[in-house]
Amino acid sequence: MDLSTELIDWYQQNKRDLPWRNTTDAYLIWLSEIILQQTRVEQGMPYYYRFAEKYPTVSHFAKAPEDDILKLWQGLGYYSRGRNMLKTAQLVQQQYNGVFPTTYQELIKLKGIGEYTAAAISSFSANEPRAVVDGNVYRVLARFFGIDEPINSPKGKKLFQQLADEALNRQHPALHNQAMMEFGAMLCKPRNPACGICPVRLGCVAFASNATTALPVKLKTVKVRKRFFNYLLITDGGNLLMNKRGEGDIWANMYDLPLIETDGLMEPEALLQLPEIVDFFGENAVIKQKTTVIKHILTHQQLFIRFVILDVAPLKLKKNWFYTTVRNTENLAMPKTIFIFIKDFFNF
DNA sequence: AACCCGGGGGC
DNA sequence: GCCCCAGGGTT
Repeated sequence: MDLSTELIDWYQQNKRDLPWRNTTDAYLIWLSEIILQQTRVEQGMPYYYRFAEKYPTVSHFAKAPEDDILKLWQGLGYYSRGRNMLKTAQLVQQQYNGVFPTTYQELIKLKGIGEYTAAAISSFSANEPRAVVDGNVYRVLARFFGIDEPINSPKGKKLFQQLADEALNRQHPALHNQAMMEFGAMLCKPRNPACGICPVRLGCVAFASNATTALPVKLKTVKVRKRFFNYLLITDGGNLLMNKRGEGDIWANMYDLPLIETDGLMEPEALLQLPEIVDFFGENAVIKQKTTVIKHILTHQQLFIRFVILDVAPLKLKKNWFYTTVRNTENLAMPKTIFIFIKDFFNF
């Protein structure tokens, strides 16, 4: 038996009884599909009941004030879904005389309906042979066929849509799509998949190679964190206030200057007003000099560094702060940017 | 192609 | 803290 047949068998024995599975009303299916976008079934369920009761047809929905829709949507997140639904309901009411479309070609034109949702509605309401590709389907296909192409690359998306199309049971599109997703949600889960009771484990490439945890592959956009470092330089000419960095951050256990990290770019004058600064330096700290902001690029972080030369001695020392002679800074392991600044400042 | 949108749950 | 959830729209 092929994958689809096996999964449909599994589905018919193990499926959850979900309200939107007991109808072919395209409007109600649309309602459920929009609610369930990026939303767990358990979270979306009460919203589905409330919407279906208050707006039993698309005509009822189309007449609703946007405030009412958003109020009912409250707590579900991604609120543009609610706004798009109203636009779509109004369009369906006017252009389609209140009859919700069931063909992929018509559905895909509507606000808030993309490839997945168009495939879902058309297959569930009219058995149009369109393969859905959602998070579950990506996972099931990637594991079963052992595909390590990233699911969120353009190439990967195309590949998985092709695989899904090939795997589609064209005699039973609705059943097939439901089965694929339910299987992914209940058994072939992201973590701790129940391979022990999986009906298709013998045909599963990932199971055979013990690679289920590694699939699917997802490109994680190496998101670069922006950080704002305000370094304080405090010296009497011979001695310099330094800081020894701790664990768990860049430059661990190395040395730098007393650091005030802020959430955004902050002018030194404003910096001195921060309660934490006042606590250490009093209210009479004078800015003797300040540098421009230096951009320091690391792999995962962009540091915006500014040095502020203060004409004040701290009232007390923070943990890890200590004085050393300017000469001795040459013996301390420091980030290059810091060391260069100190070297230039003291002209050695 | 990158970014934004959100609350909730699992680990 | 990070990942993921029945994704889609905008730039």
